[in-house]
Amino acid sequence: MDAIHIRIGHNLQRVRKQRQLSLDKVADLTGVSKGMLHQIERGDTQPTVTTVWKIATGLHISFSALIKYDESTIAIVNPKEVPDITEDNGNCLVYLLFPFNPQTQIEIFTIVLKPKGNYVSTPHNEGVQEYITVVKGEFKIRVRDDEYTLPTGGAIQFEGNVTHKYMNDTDEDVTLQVVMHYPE
Amino acid sequence: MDAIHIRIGHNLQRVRKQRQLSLDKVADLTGVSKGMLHQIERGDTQPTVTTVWKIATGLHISFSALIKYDESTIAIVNPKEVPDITEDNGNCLVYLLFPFNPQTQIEIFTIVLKPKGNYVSTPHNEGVQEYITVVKGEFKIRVRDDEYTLPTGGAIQFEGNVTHKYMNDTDEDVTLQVVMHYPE
DNA sequence: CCCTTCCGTTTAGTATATTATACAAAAATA
DNA sequence: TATTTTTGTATAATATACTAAACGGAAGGG
Repeated sequence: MDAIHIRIGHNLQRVRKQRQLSLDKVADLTGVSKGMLHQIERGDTQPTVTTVWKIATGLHISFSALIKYDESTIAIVNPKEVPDITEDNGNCLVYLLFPFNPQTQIEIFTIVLKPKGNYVSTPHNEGVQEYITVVKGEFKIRVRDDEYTLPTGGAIQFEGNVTHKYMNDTDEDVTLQVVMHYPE
Repeated sequence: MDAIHIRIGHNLQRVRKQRQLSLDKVADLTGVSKGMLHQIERGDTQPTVTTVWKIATGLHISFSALIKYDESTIAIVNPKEVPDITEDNGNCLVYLLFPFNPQTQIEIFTIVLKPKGNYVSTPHNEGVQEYITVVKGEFKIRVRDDEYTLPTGGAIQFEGNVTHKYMNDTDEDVTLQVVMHYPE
């Protein structure tokens, strides 16, 4: 996914071309200088929110229409390049596949629990949904005061605003696929 | 309605207070400096889209959540202060009550047609909906090739992407209430 | 009490967003 | 063809977003 100012540039140019408007005309409609519009379209600058707002207003389009990106574009993640965060002294590895995206409100990562590895999560905010799929191994989880044991292929979903603990009581690695969905 | 950077400031501070986070903590989460966050909350600055994006990402909230404004706030329009645009040599007066708002995608204005006044509108873009209510007088309108005559209290709705003409064939003023809704 | 830590605020320096002006090529007009 | 407009681009000057650092006050902790 492109950076936000790149998307804005593309969206702006697309709308402008669609309506067959010149930079001068758009400058006139929006009150943003022609030069600035040019730089925004080229992605040479990171416009101010007020500038983007003026463009949205002048062109009669929503803010979202300017910051949205084409869903059909494909994001490929190379396993080698995924940043990993270590917890519990190396007994819990977290690979952030897709960092939180304000567009979709979703965040996806893989967790590897080494034998006897633990991970305690502090409660998230109200309305956060957590979806866990066990990719490999036998997974034990405690949500609030209840414990569940899930085999490979098992899955669990719960509201994340309560303390929960991931556990691996076995002698083999446990791999999890975690999807977080944030409200609003 | 407040300017966008003011709303962002309020929304940011509200979320931060709700979650009981310090500026330092938010700076840590978002990668935006503490000083900048402070200025944004106070409305002293107009942040860059990338900065706002970083905040949305770090706090796991949507962009819209940051730019939205409390609907319960009231906007009062003083008739004396409404800007008016004159068309057709003063025979058509347009009063923009609520300029286009990217949030609601709506625009509202009042039109006064003097006796024998005309107003020809060039087609808008695809999907634009136009809602007209006749507040006073007898109103004639041509949409594409059809003509309609509406009495006081009458109303009409049509897709604005076609040429249409407002007419006042009477000897009295005609007052219209026009709501434009833009798609997306 | 002093010392530390954490909080919001301020400030000074720098990076850069934005504008106004100028430019060259293309399109239109005559 | 010569002339004028219109197009996107480039540049220089200015306004301002952003950071890092320091500040003073409040809240513990010994």
